[in-house]
Amino acid sequence: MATGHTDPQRRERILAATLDLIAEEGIARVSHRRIATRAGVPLGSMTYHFSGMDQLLREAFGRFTDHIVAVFDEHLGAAADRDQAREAVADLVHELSEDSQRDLVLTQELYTLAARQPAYRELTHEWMRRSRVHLEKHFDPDTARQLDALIEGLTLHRALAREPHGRALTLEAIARVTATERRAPRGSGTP
Amino acid sequence: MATGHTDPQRRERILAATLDLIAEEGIARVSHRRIATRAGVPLGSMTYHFSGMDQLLREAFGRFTDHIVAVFDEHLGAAADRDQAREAVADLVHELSEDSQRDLVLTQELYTLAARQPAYRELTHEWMRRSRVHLEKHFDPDTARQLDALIEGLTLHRALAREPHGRALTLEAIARVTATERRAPRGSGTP
DNA sequence: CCCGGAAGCGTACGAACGTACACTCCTGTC
DNA sequence: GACAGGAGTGTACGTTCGTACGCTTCCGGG
Repeated sequence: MATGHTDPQRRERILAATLDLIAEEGIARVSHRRIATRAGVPLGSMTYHFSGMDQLLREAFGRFTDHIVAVFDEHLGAAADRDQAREAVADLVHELSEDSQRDLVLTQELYTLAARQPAYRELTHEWMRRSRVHLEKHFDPDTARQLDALIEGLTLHRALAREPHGRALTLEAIARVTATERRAPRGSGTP
Repeated sequence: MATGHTDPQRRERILAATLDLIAEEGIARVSHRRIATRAGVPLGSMTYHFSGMDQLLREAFGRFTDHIVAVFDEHLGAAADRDQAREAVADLVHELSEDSQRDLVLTQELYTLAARQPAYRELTHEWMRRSRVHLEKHFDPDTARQLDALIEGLTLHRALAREPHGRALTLEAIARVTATERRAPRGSGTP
């Protein structure tokens, strides 16, 4: 066809289709052709807009982390005090492990890439950094770090468990990790 | 060649080569041919020993979970009391997140498959079940479950973090989650 | 000694892949 | 109104893939 001039939506549609396809079929089954078909763009557009599969994947996962970080913002940003923060964290765990199969799968795919290729780790670093910023509004840095890891583990185990644990257990784990009162109250960490 | 009769090592070599290849290059890059080359077996052996890629992958990851469960056994089996169990858990987290890039990568690949295909979840279920059995020797079931999730999160975050946290932080998180003294003493478990 | 059948292999085929590149179409300029 | 050049596309090429299947090799029973 050769529609004539620049169409910035093409690029977005390709990236969205890439994430959809990865979520549904896995990285092993993505190909330029399949993405093109799903996005409704000609094959030639793939190499025109992206230098190769790698760049495409990195950019697609960049969009994804933007989205996930937004989910974190949404949940944790509104919390006014520690208790609200704890509730917000529990909500987050349950939303991520329940509602959205999609986000869970994409998260795993990203971690898999990050575990092997440092280039993808920049995305996960930024994600972790952003989520810790939220948590540090309510907890000391060490606690935030532990809580961040706990969120990860609870989400994953809940999503994969045969009988997912209930909210009470999630909240108890969060309460335990954030029960710093008996410990050093001040400073940047755990003395 | 057609060596004549049954050779049970072939199968094992293929499975081992499959895991090696996945660890090094990712599921996206595995193929019958590549595995065959790496295992030093002819291409025909692939379809002879395994009905298809799916069966091959499932069996290979079965071997992997056997291995990982053995690592858990090794660390947690020897612990005699709660404090030793806490130390053992910390050792486990640090070994998994440090020494073996391979185990980390394979774990992620398995979780990725499990997140999408229930068939692979049986492997992760068994893994979680076995690790909880160990933990429940020292902690009540709820705590064991929380601790199991914490192990997961700490391991992953430590492996992917720009600046991995130290052992002290790992131990503190473990201590916090297992600090059950102040809570309900009864149930199936907390001595 | 021989021969039936199980165990295992080599190869060939069609489908799908990534990529390069000649090409068409539009738009802004004069 | 023509034309330069950038934007976007269609297609063709060489590679790699999974799988099917006819073939070879050897073992054990007769």
